[in-house]
Amino acid sequence: MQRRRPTIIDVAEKAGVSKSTAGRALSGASNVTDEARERVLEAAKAVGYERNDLAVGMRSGRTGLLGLVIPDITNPFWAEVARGAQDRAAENGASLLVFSSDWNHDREASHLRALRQARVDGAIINPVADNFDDLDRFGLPFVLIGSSAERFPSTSSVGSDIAQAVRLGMDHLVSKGHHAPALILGPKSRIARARFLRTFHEHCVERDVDPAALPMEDGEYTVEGGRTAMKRLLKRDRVGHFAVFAANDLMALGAMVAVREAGLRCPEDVSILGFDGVPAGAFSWPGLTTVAKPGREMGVRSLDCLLDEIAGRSEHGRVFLPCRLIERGSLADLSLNQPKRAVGDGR
Amino acid sequence: MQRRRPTIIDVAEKAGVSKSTAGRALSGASNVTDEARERVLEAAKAVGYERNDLAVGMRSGRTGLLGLVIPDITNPFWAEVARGAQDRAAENGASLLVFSSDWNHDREASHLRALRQARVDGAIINPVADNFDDLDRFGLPFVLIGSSAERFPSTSSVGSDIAQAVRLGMDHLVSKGHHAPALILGPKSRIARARFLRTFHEHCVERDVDPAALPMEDGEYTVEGGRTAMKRLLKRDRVGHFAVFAANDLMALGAMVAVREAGLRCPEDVSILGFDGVPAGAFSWPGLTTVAKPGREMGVRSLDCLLDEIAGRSEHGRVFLPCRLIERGSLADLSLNQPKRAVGDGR
DNA sequence: CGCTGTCGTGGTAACGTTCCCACAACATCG
DNA sequence: CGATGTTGTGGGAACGTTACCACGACAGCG
Repeated sequence: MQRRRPTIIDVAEKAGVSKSTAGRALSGASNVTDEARERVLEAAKAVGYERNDLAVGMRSGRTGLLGLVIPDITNPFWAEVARGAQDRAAENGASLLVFSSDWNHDREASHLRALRQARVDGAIINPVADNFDDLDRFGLPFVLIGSSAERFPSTSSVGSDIAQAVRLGMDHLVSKGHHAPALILGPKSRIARARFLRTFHEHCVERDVDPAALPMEDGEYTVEGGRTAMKRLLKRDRVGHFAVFAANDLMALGAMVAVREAGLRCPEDVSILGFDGVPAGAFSWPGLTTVAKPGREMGVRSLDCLLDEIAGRSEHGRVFLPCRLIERGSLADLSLNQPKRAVGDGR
Repeated sequence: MQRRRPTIIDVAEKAGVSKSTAGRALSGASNVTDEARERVLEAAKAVGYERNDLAVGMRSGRTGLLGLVIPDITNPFWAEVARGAQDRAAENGASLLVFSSDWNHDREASHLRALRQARVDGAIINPVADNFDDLDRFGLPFVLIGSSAERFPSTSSVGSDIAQAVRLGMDHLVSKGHHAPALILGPKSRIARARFLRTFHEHCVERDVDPAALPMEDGEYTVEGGRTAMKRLLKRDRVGHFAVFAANDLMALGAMVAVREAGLRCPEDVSILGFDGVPAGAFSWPGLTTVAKPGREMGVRSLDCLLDEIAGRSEHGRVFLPCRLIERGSLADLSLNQPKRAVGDGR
């Protein structure tokens, strides 16, 4: 059973050279005769040699191991990120250690410790903390990912371009005749919220709309949070067709439920625009029109950044990737039947 | 910058003992004076010592690294599995290397090689191949996960109990008055299909229903596959209310789309039962009633099995975990208004 | 021809840990 | 009191790889 696994010395013996030569041949160094190289490669194949990354790591300080610490691999967005990072890692001969922090400080700290002990070359992290303490202590190359990166301007990071995304969503709303949408936002504590609001305000001002006059509700970034926020919005006085821009797809889907529960229809009575691009949005009825974050691309880019960081060329700085609009059917097109302001119930 | 990280020798010097004693104290061995142990622990804390898992791995052959090879981390079911495995690994001081194979032989082979080179202690694998060749060559402890485990009866494995799941679904259908449901199945090549059909037949025979008389369609395990299968089903002659049991949630959601496209309503005209328990099923309209596989639990259990396998106590054998029914609203209750058809538009 | 430079090769040290053995100090027992 | 066992400690080897140095062979050059 479980025989001792062949080492470079076994290969060298079989090929009739020293282990130095065998090592050079296997690592593709130049100063080896073609003939010797061939003999070594042949011998390696014959004995089934596979390099021991542990030993390489000991000697060279490079393990080919990278860490990824995200809130929850079960969240579709983060799964996309993980997938992108993992694919890119594989292309570069690296392997990814994946951890879920559940937005929990202690878990995060323990994961970071595990990464250090495993001697990873670096890590991609969506940090839980608002402050820099834990990350400062990390002591290895790392790249931040996600909106929280905004809090650490001096660190290399990859995020989605929230400003561009909000602008994209607003332009789409306007093009469909929704000039004064209501907003469903996340908790005040989240950093992305501020950027979202800032761009929203800019956009309103450019179009001579008073943002303060528009209805706005907060909620948790969940279906239930969106549902209760929408319920509150529907209780307010309103006239005619109603458009809502939700800061998160799950909230948008929750809002859709609330609309249905109120005996209204989407998109005939209420238009809903989401933000994230979760797969579930494709299966709701109507399909959720949304601004999709490039999750996979973010994973890919963050891994590229990390490799640069490890290699010492950290010119990257902060990367913000553009989002794109996915049109499905949760927005009524008021521009067709009404050149004027949005009035009437859309039929 | 990036100072040399403190080793056990640094700790030993600081504590004024030999590295042997330091090592014993840190690993919790018994033959150390309390006083010496305390001095060592103090010194370790002072210099910020963190054990080098690489060196431990070199010396002891145990790395504390485990592999997980699944088709796609982006698939919600597999994400749940990964999460369960990852959490359990963390509880046991191990870290998880996660790989997606995309049902691709070459990718799988390359991932398994990466795992061997990283000297993982073992792996949890959902194998792509029908044959044992690649796994045979793996040469490390492993546990199979998912329905494909059925093909390798001699290997330790964790799967869902498909027979129990089908029975659960059928009982529920019958309780709602659907005595002769149509079936949407996956591709003939997939092993789970056979088990599904076998149990379905048994159930029919027990209830004096001729399974051969029931409509049945195949498709890919995707939304599109379910949609086209449903279209074909709807083209057939049928009378009254129509119930469908889909072998996969994505197909069920696709079927729902097809029903809507045909101008029919779910559940008023067509009842749909899914199988998997993907989150998206909660957001569709109507919500998808489904038989949910215990993804996270499967991840947890497979990791337990793997640890047993590594420790040499492989009494586990094959584990099949029960599924549970999630009732949402895609099934009409015909048992109430017995003789008539399902009516009412749900308002 | 002798000096210098290049090339291929082999030997050895080092990475950080744990395991094994040897040793000293002391207690126990005949 | 000497033989034996127990306990804590320290020294060294080993895990498998790569980096460094040294050596011999040979070509190029004055």
